[in-house]
Amino acid sequence: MPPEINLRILPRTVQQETVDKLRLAIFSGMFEPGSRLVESHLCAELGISRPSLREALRSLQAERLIDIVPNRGPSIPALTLEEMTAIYEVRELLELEAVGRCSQRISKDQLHELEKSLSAFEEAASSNDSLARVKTAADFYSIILANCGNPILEEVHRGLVARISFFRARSMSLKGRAQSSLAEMREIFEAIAAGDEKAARKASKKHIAKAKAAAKLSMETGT
Amino acid sequence: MPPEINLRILPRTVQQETVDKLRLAIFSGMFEPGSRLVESHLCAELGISRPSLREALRSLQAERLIDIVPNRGPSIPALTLEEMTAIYEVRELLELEAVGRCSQRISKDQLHELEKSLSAFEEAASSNDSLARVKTAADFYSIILANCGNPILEEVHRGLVARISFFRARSMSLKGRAQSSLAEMREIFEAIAAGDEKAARKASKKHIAKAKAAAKLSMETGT
DNA sequence: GATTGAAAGAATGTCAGACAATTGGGTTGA
DNA sequence: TCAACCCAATTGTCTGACATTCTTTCAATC
Repeated sequence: MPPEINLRILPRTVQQETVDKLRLAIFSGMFEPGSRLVESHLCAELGISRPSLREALRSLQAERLIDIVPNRGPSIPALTLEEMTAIYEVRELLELEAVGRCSQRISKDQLHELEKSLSAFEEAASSNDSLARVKTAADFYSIILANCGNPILEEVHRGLVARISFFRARSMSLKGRAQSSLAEMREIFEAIAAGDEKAARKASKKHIAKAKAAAKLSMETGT
Repeated sequence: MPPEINLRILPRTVQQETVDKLRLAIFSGMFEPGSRLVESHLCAELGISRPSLREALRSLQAERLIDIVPNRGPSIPALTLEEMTAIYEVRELLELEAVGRCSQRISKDQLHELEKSLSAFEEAASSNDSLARVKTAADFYSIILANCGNPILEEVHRGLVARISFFRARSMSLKGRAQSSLAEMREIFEAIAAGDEKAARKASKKHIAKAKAAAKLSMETGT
């Protein structure tokens, strides 16, 4: 069965672009957790009308990337430690499954892509470009999730990771954490390449545990 | 640490109510999968303006309860068998975890609530009110998920189940399926009451497998 | 001095109306 | 029969407006 190719060229709407822009801004830590997003300011900044902006904000609210309190408007959620822990727990559940499946079904071609993305992260980890680190690390996981054979698993995982992007970005800005991540990711890659499901899950579990600890630390120290 | 009680009374906005109404309408199968939702009609029906409606639609889109194709507008997703299967797989992953955790940590009080909801479902299963069946079954799971100790797990699970509500409603309308569900749910309850995590997970797995088969059947036959 | 109360300013929730762009379907013509 | 074309319906987006609700400031009171 050949993969279905969507020939329809979906016109991108202002609303979609707005959502993407805001999401990216949130990911890159442009807004402080807890800070409010004033609609009129965002409208001016993005050059769109308030109705359009509000549509975009509703999308982000449903993704849990922003809070909207009636009569107080949108703001960046300030995750509690409990919430963060809960997210990491579910992420682990999903990610172990995804990595395990991926190890059993990934194609040679995609495996090569995965290797390339690991190299890209390796380079970023040595550089000072912390945004590049976050991006390349995300690519690595994207490929794994895209090859787990379950698009829903992929989608839910992406949604969860998005919600903790703030702390991931912070911890990734520490060179030590990036280097440590690199070793863990390589271990995951090796296990996947060897088709060793058990090892892949184990390596992944270790990676998440460390990432969680790093995020927690960065949360507590506020660095 | 006492549980935080939110004293702030959140005013309900039109937008929230609109989302709730539409969500409920979708759950109860009021719209045929694939059918389009014309904005002007919905506005008239709901008695609200188009901007407000569109905000609500964006929320539902982000929840994956409706599709919105640019320039064609919103419509009810027609799930493919592959998507449904993928959803059930992830649901199983989450639900087994939730049931297992619940069996270890639920309080006597909540256990009693769970028993009550099981009784309510038992009554509904014998009646002809298929909507009541869906509702009471959902209550049963709500209690389990609320007692798994991880609100994110609960949230993600709810989102997934919402997306297959259409087929669940259809299969629940068959009295045979309801009775079978009852037996499976009782088994889950007994395992939880006994604090037997392994048995709880096993019973839950069986239940999901059957529910999935029923949903698949109802999808294929279109009944 | 601290607390309460009131008033002004800012921001949100919602609406009405409008217009260009796109889609889908039916009609015409070859 | 099939292709091109046109039109009604629908969506995407904007402007502008107004009532409601929050926030803050400032004064008055205890």
